[in-house]
Amino acid sequence: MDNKAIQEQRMREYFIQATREILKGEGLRGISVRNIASKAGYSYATLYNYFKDVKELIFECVQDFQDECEEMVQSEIQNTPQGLERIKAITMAYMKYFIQYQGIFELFFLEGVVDMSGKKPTIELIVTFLDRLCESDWEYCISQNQLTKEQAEIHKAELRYVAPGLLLFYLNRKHPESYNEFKALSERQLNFILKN
Amino acid sequence: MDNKAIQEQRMREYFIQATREILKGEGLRGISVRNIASKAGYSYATLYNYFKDVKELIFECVQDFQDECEEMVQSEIQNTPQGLERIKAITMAYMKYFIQYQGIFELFFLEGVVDMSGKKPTIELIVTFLDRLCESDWEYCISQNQLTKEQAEIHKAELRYVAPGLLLFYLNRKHPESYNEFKALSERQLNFILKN
DNA sequence: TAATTATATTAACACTGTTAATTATATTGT
DNA sequence: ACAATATAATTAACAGTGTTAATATAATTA
Repeated sequence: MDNKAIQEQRMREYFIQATREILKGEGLRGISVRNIASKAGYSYATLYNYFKDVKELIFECVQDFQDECEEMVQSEIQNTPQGLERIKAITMAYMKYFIQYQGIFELFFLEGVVDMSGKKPTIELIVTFLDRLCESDWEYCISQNQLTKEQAEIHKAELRYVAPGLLLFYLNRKHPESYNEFKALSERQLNFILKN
Repeated sequence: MDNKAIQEQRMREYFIQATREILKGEGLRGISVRNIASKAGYSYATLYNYFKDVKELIFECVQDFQDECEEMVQSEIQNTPQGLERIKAITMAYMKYFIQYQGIFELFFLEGVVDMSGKKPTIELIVTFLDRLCESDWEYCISQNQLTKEQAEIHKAELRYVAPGLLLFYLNRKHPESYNEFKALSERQLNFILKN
């Protein structure tokens, strides 16, 4: 009954933890059912007693990685003044996290989902992540009459799509070639978006 | 000698043609070495006499798909006046093409490349594609003093990253849910970018 | 026509995710 | 405490994947 639920959650956690480690290390390409199970200390078939398939398992990691990313963002924007400047800093730190852990970028944005059943909340988590990170600052801008609600909505969306776009080209197509170029390019584009 | 080169190119074309058909139909998920070879009328191992691996083969299709996409774009912007408005129309048609052929979007932007050796020109083709589609219109805007060269560069980049970003969320994360919403959202964002 | 070269094919390897059958463990009733 | 039952973990198997080596077939040359 309750014991069973506790034990089941513990087992799930073993597999999730193993998956997290692989994703942070070798990335999505390093993931395999046998790989995960071995790291968790169980046979590969045991995994299917706790997850319906391997995709359900890896999407379980999203929340944890978002927490970790948010931590990194917070530590990087310590002394940045509220408002547009901080939105820029948050977005830069957000992208920096995914560059550090390319596998997590792949999980968040590239990994395909065939049947969305049950994964909708996780997808929503991913889609709204940057919005949530910047939420208080957008509200600040609106309260200071720097932006109308409608303008803020457009700016918000612009960041939401530009950031993964930039990451997609840099991580997946090596364009631009160096991190410094990427950083300069990103700052240029963010300045453009937030200047209006 | 020369005959040999002709025959070799013919063989390559058989495999490329088969790959194109699969990509347009079932998409990237339908691709497999045995699948391609069967469609081409050869055994799977024969493929390796003409391509070093399957990734080299599928990247050979990029140029053809770009030609096809450009054709579709041209036919959709017939009566659109030169300049910013046409840039918007081109970008919308560009996105429409990838929505029609999701597998080609995956090939262009999502498909991973481990060793870039030899694929650099293809990657460059992909990265600069939208820029090239809009090139004459950007030049028109500059010649009309609507934009400086530097401003045009920023706008160009903005489109370059926003379009795949929008497609990534829509095709890979079903966000927004309907095509009409996607279209409205895209137009909103494109208007924002090109209004400044 | 015979020997040689080039090309295509099959067999095999090491993987992948997933399911069914089997074994081991834990829980229950007596 | 022991036997019967339910639960959970394991191995075996299946149908795939990309790729390479060995083999068979076709074409070319002497």
